[in-house]
Amino acid sequence: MGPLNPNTSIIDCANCNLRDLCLPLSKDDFERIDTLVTARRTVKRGDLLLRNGAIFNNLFAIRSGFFKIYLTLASGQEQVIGFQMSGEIIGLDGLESDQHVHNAVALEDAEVCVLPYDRIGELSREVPALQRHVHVLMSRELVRTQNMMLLLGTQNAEERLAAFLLNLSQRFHERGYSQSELVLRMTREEIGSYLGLKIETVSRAFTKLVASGILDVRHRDIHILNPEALGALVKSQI
Amino acid sequence: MGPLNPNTSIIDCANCNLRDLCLPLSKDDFERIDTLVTARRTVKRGDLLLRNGAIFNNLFAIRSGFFKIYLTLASGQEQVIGFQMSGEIIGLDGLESDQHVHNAVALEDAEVCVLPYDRIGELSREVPALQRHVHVLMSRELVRTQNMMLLLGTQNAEERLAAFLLNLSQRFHERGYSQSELVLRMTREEIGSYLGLKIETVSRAFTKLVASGILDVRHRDIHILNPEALGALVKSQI
DNA sequence: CGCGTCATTGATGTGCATCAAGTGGTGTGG
DNA sequence: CCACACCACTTGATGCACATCAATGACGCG
Repeated sequence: MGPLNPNTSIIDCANCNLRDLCLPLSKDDFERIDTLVTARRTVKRGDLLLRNGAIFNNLFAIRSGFFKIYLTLASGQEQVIGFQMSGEIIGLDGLESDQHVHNAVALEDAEVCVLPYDRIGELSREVPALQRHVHVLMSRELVRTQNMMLLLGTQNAEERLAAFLLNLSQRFHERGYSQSELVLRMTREEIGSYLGLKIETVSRAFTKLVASGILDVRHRDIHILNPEALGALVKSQI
Repeated sequence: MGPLNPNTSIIDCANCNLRDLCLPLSKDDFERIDTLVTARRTVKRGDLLLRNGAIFNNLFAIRSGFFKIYLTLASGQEQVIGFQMSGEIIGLDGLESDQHVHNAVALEDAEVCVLPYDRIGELSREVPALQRHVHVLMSRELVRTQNMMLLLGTQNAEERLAAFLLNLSQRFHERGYSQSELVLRMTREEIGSYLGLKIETVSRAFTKLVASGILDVRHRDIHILNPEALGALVKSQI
């Protein structure tokens, strides 16, 4: 996730260590889109990057930090939609209605790159690979959400938690962190909201996974002792 | 949904009665994208338009008919992802991996417009409104899937069925059909797969809605007697 | 220390799955 | 034209997973 680099004025995608995750383009293409990122923004833990109803202008590429994406329901309670980490894009929800539907709160201090949507449109016309990549990003998000839909429709509590942990650990691993150790940034309640479970059920699912020797859990520090067993729980969906 | 017009060689988006639903662009823009749709294809009831694993080349705009979109799971059973009707787009799932993940089967005889993806890319560069619209389509699909995720995570059987019926009736209504009468194209089992419920539960949910005077059900003919009550069941989500 | 937040654990209740039987409509063949 | 089979669906009985209610524990902080 790299060290924080607050308020730097040097914005250089081509030399960003997240380049391959965030914008996998050729060196050539990078020279032509060097005006894509207009700014960096730091977001303190607990601060909102997106707010429901806000006008859609920008996409945000997460440079560091960890975000919870959620809806505020009419009842006032929040519904967690997902969690995003470095190299991932926030803000695609605003495209349809020109307003953001989601809220995005930083669960740890974060830094994001600001990508004005107009700019993406213009540059996409010059750089087909960028156009294509924007589509891929959206398609990826779509597939992710549909997998989630599947999970909620067909898997039980233990399987849902297993899938959640496996997904997190894989994403952390892609970013150079241990595949077997992870530190949860969110509460059990937020996990529950995301997985369609109550907090007690999440807790019991953790307990079960510990009892079967698959996990070691100390508060939010998770140690995956038996990745194969964890994977086996996630029934081959597709 | 308009009459079938099999194998016509005249492809004229600008004068299509689904224009506003499918491609809401200006007359001016239409002249510049008149090569977007390269062909029409008829799909007989029961035939597959998309097959899991097929190379992604085209998007399809549904001109008439009704499709079931589903995955074939490793276990061999099918998981319904959604249902698409005229004016809607099929095929966005293939963008990420260049292969289609979904299967799409026609639940009634259908006709689709073939939109080569390369062509969309090229024309998007000339017509910003088209580029924008492709993004909107994907964003819409994303929002739809996320609402589904919410439904599966938080609503009970009756509420899920209510939401499903209300959504179908609204979409039919947008296409000029009665808001209160609809004919289901899919089996109870397919509804159940989509809603994360077993067939018996779907059946019981129908029975409940009939008992409370909200619906009149005769096999697949649904009459919505009390739309307000049906809407009230769909707890204000957002 | 006392309080708040987060998490775990236990006891009980409920909604949906599962198992099982039966209905009604449709198609087929004698 | 009826007997039979098949399919989609409905209905009932029972079991189980998760929700709910309630109590307690662990940690951090003013």
